[in-house]
Amino acid sequence: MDIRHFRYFVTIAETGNITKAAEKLGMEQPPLSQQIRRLESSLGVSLFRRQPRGVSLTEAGLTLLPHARLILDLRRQFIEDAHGLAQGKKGHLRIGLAGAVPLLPSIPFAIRQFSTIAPGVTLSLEESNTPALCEALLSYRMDITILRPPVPDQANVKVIPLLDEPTLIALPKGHPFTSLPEIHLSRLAAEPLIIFPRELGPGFFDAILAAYRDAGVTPSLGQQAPQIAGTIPLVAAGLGVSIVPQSLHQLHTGGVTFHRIARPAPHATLAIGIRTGEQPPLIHHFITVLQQACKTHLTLPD
Amino acid sequence: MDIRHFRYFVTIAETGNITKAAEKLGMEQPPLSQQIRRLESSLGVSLFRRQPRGVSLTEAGLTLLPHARLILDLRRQFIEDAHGLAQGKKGHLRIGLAGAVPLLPSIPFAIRQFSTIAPGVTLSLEESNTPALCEALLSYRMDITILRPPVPDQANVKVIPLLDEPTLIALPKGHPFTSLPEIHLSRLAAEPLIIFPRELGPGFFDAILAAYRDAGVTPSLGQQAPQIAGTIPLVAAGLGVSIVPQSLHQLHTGGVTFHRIARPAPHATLAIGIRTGEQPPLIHHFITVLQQACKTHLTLPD
DNA sequence: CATGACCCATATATAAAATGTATGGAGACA
DNA sequence: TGTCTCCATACATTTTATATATGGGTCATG
Repeated sequence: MDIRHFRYFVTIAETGNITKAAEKLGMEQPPLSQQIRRLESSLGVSLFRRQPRGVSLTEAGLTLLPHARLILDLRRQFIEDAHGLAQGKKGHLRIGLAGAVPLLPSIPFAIRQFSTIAPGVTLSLEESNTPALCEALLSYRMDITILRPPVPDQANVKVIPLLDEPTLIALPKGHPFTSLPEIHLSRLAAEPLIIFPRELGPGFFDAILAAYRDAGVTPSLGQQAPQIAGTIPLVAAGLGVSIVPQSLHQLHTGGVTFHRIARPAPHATLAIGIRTGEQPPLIHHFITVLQQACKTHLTLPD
Repeated sequence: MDIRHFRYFVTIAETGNITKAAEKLGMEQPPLSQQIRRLESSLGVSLFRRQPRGVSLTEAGLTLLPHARLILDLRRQFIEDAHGLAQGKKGHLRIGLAGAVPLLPSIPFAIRQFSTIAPGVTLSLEESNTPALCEALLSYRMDITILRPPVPDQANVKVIPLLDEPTLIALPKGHPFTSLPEIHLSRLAAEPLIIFPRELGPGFFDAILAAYRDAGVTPSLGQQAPQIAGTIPLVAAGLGVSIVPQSLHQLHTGGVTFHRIARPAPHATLAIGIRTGEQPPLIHHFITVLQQACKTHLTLPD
């Protein structure tokens, strides 16, 4: 009772003639007769009446025929689905985004574009911190991530640089520097720096501290924010200043002003993270769209 | 891409372990590995990730798994349906009934009983005349018939006697004999006999004429009725008398009275007609129910 | 009524494919 | 580091499907 038997059954039913069916199937008549006979005996029911001028369906055959057609159709669809999956036209992609990444316009743009190009692909998005993203990636709870390098497990996560985003200083409204469009970090030495826990994004964290160091000062660390975007309300509350990716200026939170940073300024580096040694077409496809979007749809400075 | 491959795929997915899946499938591990590998390459997509402690589904595998399960379920159902058909528990039966047969209580009783016993079987009923029934039977438009023997094509239609139904005389209301419970045919010699065309039921037709002959008279043939039950309105209209199967007394047509016939009296013989050399369980089953019903559920004389 | 055409069934031979056996290799765990 | 687990590979074997050759039965045709 194989797929083959279903095909034989349906073809014979359609031609009403074993000899012609065999020809249509690209085989000889005797094996086809034999297979159908075997099928009938295994089912315990006659599907065809052997008549002098051919064969005709029995009542049982007539009843079972649509069922057999259905199974053949489903099999065909299964194979087509598999090919679609193989080519990255169908499937599901679990995307992990590092903190504040959704605020960078290129990212939602790329995602919208991808779902237009590959309508058969469903996407799920999740925002988390870089180390958690890596872990989710390695335990196959995610398929692709946009994270802030470096990553803890260099060996198992392949990191593909995506873009370097400038950063801005966030000052509470009414701060003496509010009128300055560009500020040197050295002038912020006295201000408590609101920053996220280093574990949530060691790369960006270290980049900020390194810029301070290059500017010749050491920041005084103020209150810890629960995440990158979480620094803004704390700044607004007057608890200090913070350094954030440029895209956060979109958050029109009252009580905060954003200012360019004079060199040396940190960058918020974003990269694509995938499992090493694995790059299905679906993922490859998504990466291409992402890179293209970041190239053409550049974030303009304020 | 066989049914087998679907089963392999699903079993491995369920155990997460090729070795254990092979055991479950009653085969060795290497061929199973090989078959899955072959399946994957024919689909052009990886279904499993090979890991040190077993295998796990890829995204594509996860997507395709329910589809594979569905196909396996449908195949199982197909086989079960076939077995049901083989045992006469499922299917469809096209039943042909000779004229006025539905009026014989045993017949609807048997049909109701059968549909209770075999709920998986759908029935279709059609009323026609005996020669037409035989033709429909032989051209596979009917599966079983209840007809009035003899049949034209003795060779290809197997006739199984079912019952002999007594006949009644139908008189128009107000006829001089209305008060007699039993009438001898010789007394009807003068009355025009309303009868159906001989082609529609030669057996019953000849039985009626033979009874007249045995009674020593020759009937004068009156108007022809379009069918057996169709004689009644004509009798009611006063155009003559007629001889009908006993069951027709159920037709409480005003204007007609029914009377027993003194010997010699014709009988309305009914028989089951099926194709010779063919007796699927479904048909056999129905015949059994029919015979049982006719035996126990005898039509009582008026 | 005989002959040829058509179609399905059977028998045997051949080719293909799946399975079994034996073995190797890679990673996990102690 | 050694052992265990589990999958992959190589080769032998068996099963299975298919091809070839042939026979029987029915229908149409001369």
